[in-house]
Amino acid sequence: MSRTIELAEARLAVSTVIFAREPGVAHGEQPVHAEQPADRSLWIPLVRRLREPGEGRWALPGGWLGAAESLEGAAARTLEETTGVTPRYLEQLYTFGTPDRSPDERVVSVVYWALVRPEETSGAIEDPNVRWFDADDLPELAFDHNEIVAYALGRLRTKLGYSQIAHAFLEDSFTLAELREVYETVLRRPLDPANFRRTVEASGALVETGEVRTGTPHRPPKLYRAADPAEAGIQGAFRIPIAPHLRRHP
Amino acid sequence: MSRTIELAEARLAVSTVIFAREPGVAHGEQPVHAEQPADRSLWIPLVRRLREPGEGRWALPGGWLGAAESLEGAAARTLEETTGVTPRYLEQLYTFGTPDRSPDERVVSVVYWALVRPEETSGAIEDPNVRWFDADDLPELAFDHNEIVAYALGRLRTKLGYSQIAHAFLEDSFTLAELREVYETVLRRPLDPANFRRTVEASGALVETGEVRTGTPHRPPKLYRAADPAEAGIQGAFRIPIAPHLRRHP
DNA sequence: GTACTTAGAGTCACGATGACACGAAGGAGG
DNA sequence: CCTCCTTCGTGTCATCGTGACTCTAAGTAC
Repeated sequence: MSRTIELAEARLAVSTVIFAREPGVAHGEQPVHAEQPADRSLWIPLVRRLREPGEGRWALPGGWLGAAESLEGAAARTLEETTGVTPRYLEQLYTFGTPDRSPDERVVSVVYWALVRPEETSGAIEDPNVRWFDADDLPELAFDHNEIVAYALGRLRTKLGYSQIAHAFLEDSFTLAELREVYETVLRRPLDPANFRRTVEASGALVETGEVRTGTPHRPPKLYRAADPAEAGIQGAFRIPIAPHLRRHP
Repeated sequence: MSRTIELAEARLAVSTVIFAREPGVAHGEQPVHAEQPADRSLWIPLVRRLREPGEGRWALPGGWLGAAESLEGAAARTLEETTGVTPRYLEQLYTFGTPDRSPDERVVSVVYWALVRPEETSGAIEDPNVRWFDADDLPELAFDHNEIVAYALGRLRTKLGYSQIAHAFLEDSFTLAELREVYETVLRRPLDPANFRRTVEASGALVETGEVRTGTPHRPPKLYRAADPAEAGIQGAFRIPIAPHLRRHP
């Protein structure tokens, strides 16, 4: 029962997969409405590795765990240091610890995933070694980071369907069309505006601000904000199926 | 951007929350059918700590990560060494790394959760320092292990609703009543046998073995086995709501 | 045989949701 | 000012999933 096991001398790293919607074409304070919403895709920032192993390759932002900080604190810190963005949503994703995932020494990586608003990305660090990529069209990354991003993408798409994290992509107040566009971008399928409205309104997850967005060339849409989670309560759950047509009969 | 951070000298531990259904009253090779199915509850094995910190307290089975093994391998090994059971299902749960969760040194714990069949628990280690507890009625455990078990319980209940993990509690072939009893035990609510049958059969997640279970005092039920996941495909998904009455209107 | 229990099929009502129609409310251009 | 265009927002209809319930089938116990 008690063989002698040589203990692992592992270093603890923390990395984060950061998601944002691709910012609109022209960048202004007011959203540009001429754009094609469904064409915007998911973006993630990557940093170029300046040292071996994997020098020159793109990798997830991250760093080593500090002595006095929590795992989540380390994720928030390294994320801010390398990319300059502050996440509105940060959650642990998975811990990767296969013995051979880094060539020289053993590294166990606790990976987080984060959602940021596209506006924040404009204030991000301008650096040739930091670049935003389309999450569905990545180059070959360092280590096992391609697998990690794929896993994070699946989690994002799944969780969007049964939680309120879509708000983390948006400003405090937003229109239903903007919220729907977030779902369309992440789920990569169009949603019926009328049915989307009905589902979301029935959930009680949103409250009207009483204001409308002006300056549009058409009928001014009402603005909403996320309801207080306590206020939304049990009712705050609604489901936007990821791919309903896959459930059809064969 | 680059403050100097003192790196953490953390030890990497792996622990596992093991779930099984409480075995039937009389222990025989053939299941005893006189029992009250809904009365059976979820059991988890805990080990008594023989050293400080937390000496004397009950804790999750676990140990240190070995140099050559994967995280999942370490979970399976330490689980087998301490409790003697071999899991049919093993999945990473969460990584806990708050700086103060262990008093003396910093410990980061990668926690897994496992499902085992009750039959396997009878071949488990007989040891006064290993005891099975009702998952909903635990004593005060060492470290933050109470929180960890609570988190694992939530994950089990959620995941049971949209996946096929219930099979991991059962033999290779089983009746629909046995499968339903697993759901009833985990979700802690009775399910309508007719509706349960309809939902599960429509999902294509099960196939009939062509045999029936004999020796019951009543009509012999058909035996089923889990469909090949590839065979079940997309159709293999069905939902058993955790608590449908919570979704009712206020 | 009769009584009893569980297995398994069938029926009904209601709510959720996809598809779609249509009026409402603004700006653009004449 | 008037017409046309676009999106916003409301409403309707059909279908499907699901909870509640009924009824027959098939065995054992007495």
